[in-house]
Amino acid sequence: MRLATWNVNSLAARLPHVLDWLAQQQQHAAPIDVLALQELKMVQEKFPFAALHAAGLHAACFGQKAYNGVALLARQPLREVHRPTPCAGDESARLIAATVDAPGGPLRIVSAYFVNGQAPGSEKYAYKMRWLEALHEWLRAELAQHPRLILMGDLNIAPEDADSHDPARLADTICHSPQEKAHFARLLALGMTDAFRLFAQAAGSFTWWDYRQAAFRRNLGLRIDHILASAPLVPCISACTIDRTPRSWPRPSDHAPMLVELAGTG
DNA sequence: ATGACGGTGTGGCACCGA
Repeated sequence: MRLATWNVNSLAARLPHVLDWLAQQQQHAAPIDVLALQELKMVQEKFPFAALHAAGLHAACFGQKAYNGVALLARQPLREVHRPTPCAGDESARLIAATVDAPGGPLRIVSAYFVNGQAPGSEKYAYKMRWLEALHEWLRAELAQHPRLILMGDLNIAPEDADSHDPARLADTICHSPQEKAHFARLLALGMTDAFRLFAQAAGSFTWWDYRQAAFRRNLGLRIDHILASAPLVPCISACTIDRTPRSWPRPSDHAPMLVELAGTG
């Protein structure tokens, strides 16, 4: 079973890339069973259900005008779809959860778009801290109900030095600050595992590159998209990779998709 | 220090991302 996550930076702009990438995976590797999308930047009324259905995909969307927006695409039906907004007074579309059937039993999947936070000390950063706190409590409860859980998406945190192209210079900037890293660690302390770090990975493995300054060509990136798996699933994880190829296509998203493979009972 | 690129909105630019 193969799962993937991708911040598409507008699904209206990127639907051809999503369909092309899924077709390419199916042809040259194996089908993607579940794809989590972030930054749809569209309301549900504009979500391309028909095009996705024609590609053989079920879909569930939590849309919003202009910003945010998350979705789950799946070969099999999505059950128990929830659109949580755990941060009080904040209705932004950043989380969608659903259950899919898998060989070892039902799998709870969460597509997540964490708050960016702009810069430490800013009002948006304070909002990021509040939102992360609320997410932590929501995930604790979700795990209690769904022990076999994968949370994947754009978490906007580079948890370790190896996840940044310049960790020393950027140490106190957004995605790098100690408080953000502490929040990431608290998610792992709930019993989640960073699937990417289960395996040896090349230095300079990133999921996001700024559009400016030829950052992709120079590999000036960050690993801020993540796939976190609950403990019962960890023995099933057979691979976790980043596919940089769509980042090199014309008019790309600034993020690349990340994939995980579950083997055997997974 | 700033802005650079690319997306959205009801625009003539501003705001946002990370």
